[in-house]
Amino acid sequence: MKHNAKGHQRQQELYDTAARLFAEQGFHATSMRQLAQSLGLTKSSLYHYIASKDELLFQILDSYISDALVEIENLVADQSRPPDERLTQFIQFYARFYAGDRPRLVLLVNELDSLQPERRQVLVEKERRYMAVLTGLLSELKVTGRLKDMPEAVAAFAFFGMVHYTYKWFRPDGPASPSQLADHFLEIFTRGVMR
Amino acid sequence: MKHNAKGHQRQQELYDTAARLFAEQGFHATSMRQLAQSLGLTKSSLYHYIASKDELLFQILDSYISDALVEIENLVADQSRPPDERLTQFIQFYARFYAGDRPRLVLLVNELDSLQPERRQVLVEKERRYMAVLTGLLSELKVTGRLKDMPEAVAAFAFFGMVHYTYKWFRPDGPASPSQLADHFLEIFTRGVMR
DNA sequence: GTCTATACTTTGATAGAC
DNA sequence: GTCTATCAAAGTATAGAC
Repeated sequence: MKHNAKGHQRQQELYDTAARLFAEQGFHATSMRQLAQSLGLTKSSLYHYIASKDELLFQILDSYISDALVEIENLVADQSRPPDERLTQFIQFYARFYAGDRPRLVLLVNELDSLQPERRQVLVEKERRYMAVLTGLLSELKVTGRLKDMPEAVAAFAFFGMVHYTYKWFRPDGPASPSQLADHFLEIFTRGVMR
Repeated sequence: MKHNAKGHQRQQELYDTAARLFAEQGFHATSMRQLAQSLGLTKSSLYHYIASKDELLFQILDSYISDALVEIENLVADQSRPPDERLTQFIQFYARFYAGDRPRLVLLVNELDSLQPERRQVLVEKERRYMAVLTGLLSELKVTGRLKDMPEAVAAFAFFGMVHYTYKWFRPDGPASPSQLADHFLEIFTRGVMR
């Protein structure tokens, strides 16, 4: 038991360190040598824990995306609530989640294309499901006349753009919390910045 | 004259090809070997035209940013027009310009940190001026009470996020034109997607 | 201006001792 | 699980002939 727990801890430290380095310097610009050094290991010892650099990036991203996806699809599937309420919940959850872990957000936005095609495809498919959730909600709002006359895709990408871009400037432990940021984004996206 | 014109043309072709490859595959993932091949040259011949890979990326980005910056600062400095009118013009120009050249937008958003520190700093400073233009306009609107009670920086970054993220999904020669996209973004940013 | 040849560095990954 | 030693390949860049 102790052995397994330690093994898991070691693995988690590896993933966190890798995520941080890949995010700071870019996936291609970060060498396995450097990652090993940051962990106090040699390059060779690293390969005891991982199969390849590509697989490492995939594991980091997949666990990140998949956690939130399940929660979001459940949240939206609850048809007993009106669509604008579910939209509010989606926006707040999504903004809080993705603005809350900078290194992994950076990788999701910037380094998906660094993966080899087969692994990349798995994650692209999951991203597609995120998109489907939001455009689905917007479509529901359109039939009740609550959404303005614009393509749902444009609106959805505008929102994803706002949130995904936060890695450039937002600090989760800065003056504003991810929750407050989510509130601002909700307001901007649904009602705009002007009075 | 002919000699100079041809030289310039060759240089432009080099820049365009490099921008496209760097954007498609990433700066680090693109080798000079491959760039040379795409141009029908050898690696060595490439270095007749450029000083280094880093300098090449810098030239591409600097000419891109600088062109629009002058125009934007002029546009906004015209105090004879009310701030909301100038905001509209800024948003439309900015969205049209940056959604109009995908390869270079990709590089601006993704590869600024691939530059060596000194060159990077020059461009960061110019980006800061873009930011100053938009937050300046939002501040003007705030004193007249037309802007909602939120940090100007959050609003500004929300807008830049929308626009910069277009490289992920928007095609300038697709069904919607950059101009139409700009109109949608103006509406979303100022008034929101909900009726 | 373009080439061949090459110098030098760094990369991801493996073999095998301990 | 961690190491040393090593590999083949690919990286940027330069020298010098033509």
